[in-house]
Amino acid sequence: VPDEDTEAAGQDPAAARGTETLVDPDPERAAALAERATDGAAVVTLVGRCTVDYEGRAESSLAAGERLVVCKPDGTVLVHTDEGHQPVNWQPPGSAVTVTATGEKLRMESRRSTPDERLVVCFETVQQASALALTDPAELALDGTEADLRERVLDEPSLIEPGFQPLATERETPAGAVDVYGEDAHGRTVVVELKRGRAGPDAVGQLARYVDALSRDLHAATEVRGVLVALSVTDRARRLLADRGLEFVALGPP
Amino acid sequence: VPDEDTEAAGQDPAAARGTETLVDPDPERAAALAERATDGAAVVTLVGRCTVDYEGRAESSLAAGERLVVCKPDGTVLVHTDEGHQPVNWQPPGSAVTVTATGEKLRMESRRSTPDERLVVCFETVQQASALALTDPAELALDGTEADLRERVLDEPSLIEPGFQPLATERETPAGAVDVYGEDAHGRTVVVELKRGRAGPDAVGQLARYVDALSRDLHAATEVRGVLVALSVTDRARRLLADRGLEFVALGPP
DNA sequence: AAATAGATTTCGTCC
DNA sequence: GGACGAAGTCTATTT
Repeated sequence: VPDEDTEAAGQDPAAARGTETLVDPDPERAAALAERATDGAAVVTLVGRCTVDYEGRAESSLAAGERLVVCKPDGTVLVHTDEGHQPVNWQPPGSAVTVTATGEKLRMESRRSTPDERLVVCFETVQQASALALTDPAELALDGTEADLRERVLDEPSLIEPGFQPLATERETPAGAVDVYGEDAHGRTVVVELKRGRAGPDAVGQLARYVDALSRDLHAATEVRGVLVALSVTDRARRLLADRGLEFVALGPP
Repeated sequence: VPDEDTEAAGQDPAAARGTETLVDPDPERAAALAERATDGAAVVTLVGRCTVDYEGRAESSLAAGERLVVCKPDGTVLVHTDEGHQPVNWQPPGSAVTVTATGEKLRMESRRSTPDERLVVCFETVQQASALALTDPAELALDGTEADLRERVLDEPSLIEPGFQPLATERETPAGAVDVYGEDAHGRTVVVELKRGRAGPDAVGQLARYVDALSRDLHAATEVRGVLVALSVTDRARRLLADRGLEFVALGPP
């Protein structure tokens, strides 16, 4: 039987970068390569037929099938099938991974605490194993978030209404922190809840909670206005706003 | 210069399964291999130094760095760095991917509509490209969900309180669907909101919305009770429940 | 370590 | 296709 492994070695530029790929490796070699993820040196990908079991906040089991497993140096584990954005099973960063070769199989176990959770991936076969040394100095620049919408409102408060004056952001109330807290032209307290996209009933509930909490805090004497600021609202949310005497202003991130 | 590509071919068992891996491929060969994902035949992984730009619900850009890109036959695209559970950029299932080799670079573009979104990944170098034919007949079996908690309550309504009688699940109200709707021993309407874990202020807001909506619907004559059923509650949530005259029952999934 | 709310949330389900 | 709420949500921020 010829050696089916295809391993980067010697003067191979891939190996020089720290990248290494094995095709149809036996469990021992795959386990040795997977160590590079636990060492914190590389992202390891394993492709093969495996079962997956999870126990922790919930419980799950997944019968044998071919999947792509990604192990990152930070402890992240992702099990991806050929469908869907979400991994079918996973473990978040900070988890501790151990990989062991037991006979013809490769067993990967990941544990974490608070909450106690365990993920076990058991490979019947490994079609491919790679260790990828990834260097990535860049950080994502993201625009169009709720924070950007808040900046827009603070820069130009009249977008809410003429005479609106922001007094604080993230102002604490017994019900949580208010996005923007301020006063209208008549000196009435205004609570602003921001949503970057289309707002639904949950956003109205949040705004109502803050308005109720502030009304109690500031005594029943002063009226507290509540304004939902979002790109748009659903019909039901609009109705709930009306029922509660709350207001809506259509406005999106810059 | 020797051919650095390591390609499964001929009687290689990996190739027989439809799996193919290229090391340091030129853009043309990488693009040809990536076609297999757009054909709907394979999960394609690309490893290399790339920039990523996104435009749609928001906007983002990511300077050059080494990353792992996964393209699935269903149109999913994931861009993973060496850190974190979440991809740094992505496109959900249903997106249309095109891969083109332009000079020394490899360009991948993914588009979708409703909402209109575009993701562009531009590779300066490709360290590795794989096409993985994954066969996965299995479905995930998951326990400990909110649905399991609902079953538990319906099987044994006295867990809520002696005399509680469930009348409907997902009962519609103007504020949304109530998890469990029923009556107590005195014939009073009871709204039950279920949470599989620890409940926070949002859960109280949801319950309050449903209680308010039902109180209006059933006229002010009848009192409507609201019960939050969860493994536990946060302090603030407990206070908000008390303020609203709502109740809490500690109960988790079976 | 816990709590709170955002997210390009994604995902299922129902209308 | 939109709306609504769950999720083993994850992630950042603050206490």
